[in-house]
Amino acid sequence: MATTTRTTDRGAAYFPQLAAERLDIALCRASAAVSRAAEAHAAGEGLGVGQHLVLQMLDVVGPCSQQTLSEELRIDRSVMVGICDELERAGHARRERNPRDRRSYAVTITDSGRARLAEAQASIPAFLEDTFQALTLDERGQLSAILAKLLHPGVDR
Amino acid sequence: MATTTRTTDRGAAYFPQLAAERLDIALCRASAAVSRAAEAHAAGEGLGVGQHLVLQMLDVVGPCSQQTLSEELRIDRSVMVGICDELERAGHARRERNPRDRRSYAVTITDSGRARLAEAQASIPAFLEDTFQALTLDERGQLSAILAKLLHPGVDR
DNA sequence: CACAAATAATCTGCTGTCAAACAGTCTGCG
DNA sequence: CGCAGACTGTTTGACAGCAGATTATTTGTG
Repeated sequence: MATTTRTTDRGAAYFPQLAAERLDIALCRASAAVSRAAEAHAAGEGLGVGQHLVLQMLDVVGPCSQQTLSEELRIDRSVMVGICDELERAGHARRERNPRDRRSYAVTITDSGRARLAEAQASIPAFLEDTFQALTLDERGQLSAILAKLLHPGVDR
Repeated sequence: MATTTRTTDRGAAYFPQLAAERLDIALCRASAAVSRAAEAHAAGEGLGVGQHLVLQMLDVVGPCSQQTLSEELRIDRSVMVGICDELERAGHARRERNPRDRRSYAVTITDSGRARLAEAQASIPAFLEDTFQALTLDERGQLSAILAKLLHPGVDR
């Protein structure tokens, strides 16, 4: 073996074959890579991915219960607790009891939260461009449409 | 609101909008759903996803070190330890020391492992069909190609 | 009103994943 | 040879995600 036998040389390269056969595995591995990139980006920004999503939703649709946030953002209730805790501690959101139903909170974004959100939002396009640079614009559109069908089956008709 | 205000009624439905804007989030959420389905399917088959992948790779490319398995299957080394432990305990694989390099094992599939693999393989097409039934064959091809580009950037030229 | 059932948020325990440290082995260089 | 550095497999600790139990509150029913 005089070849410069590096770990992932080429020659073996079993993974591409697997990814072609197992769409589920390819999807999970790609997602893991993207998720890591997103988390790293978020850490650099100082605002977790979940916190960012919550702030954005609060900004767009107004005060929400944690329940609603959980369901619409597909984040587990028990995880949402921690996210709201941190947002509140940072002063980006407030938990006010809903007077109509005191079981639930009305989570509300603050001015500080809006400012922080604007900051974080500004860096998203570059992040997406960087993460999906391997794809053409057309392919990104295809991917978006396909994922939408996977996520909301039956919405298209 | 006399409407039967179910939790995810429609009307709010913020998630689709988010998924359209944030390709990364859409990818992660879809992957989580698929991953859960795969894990559930594997549990029903009695052979974990990781174990299945390892058996398949051993069958296709022959005995491998855990390191090679880890790299090619994109499974962390420390996770691979447990997978090989279970395969060995079930008699589906053996760990033999590589006499040329006693740091590494040569993990080898057994006849029992080959039989188990054949069984598990048989159920995969139906699982994939079920999981991706929301997509046309054409879309599945597009998705596969797009994921390949995301996973192996720069291979296409 | 009294009480059973449902709901929102929270807490707890379990599982799976990853990073970092560790022990044993090989390789290359003096 | 002798030793520094790299590599393989393993263990440990930290952390996210999820299921189930818990508490406080609301709603419906007699």
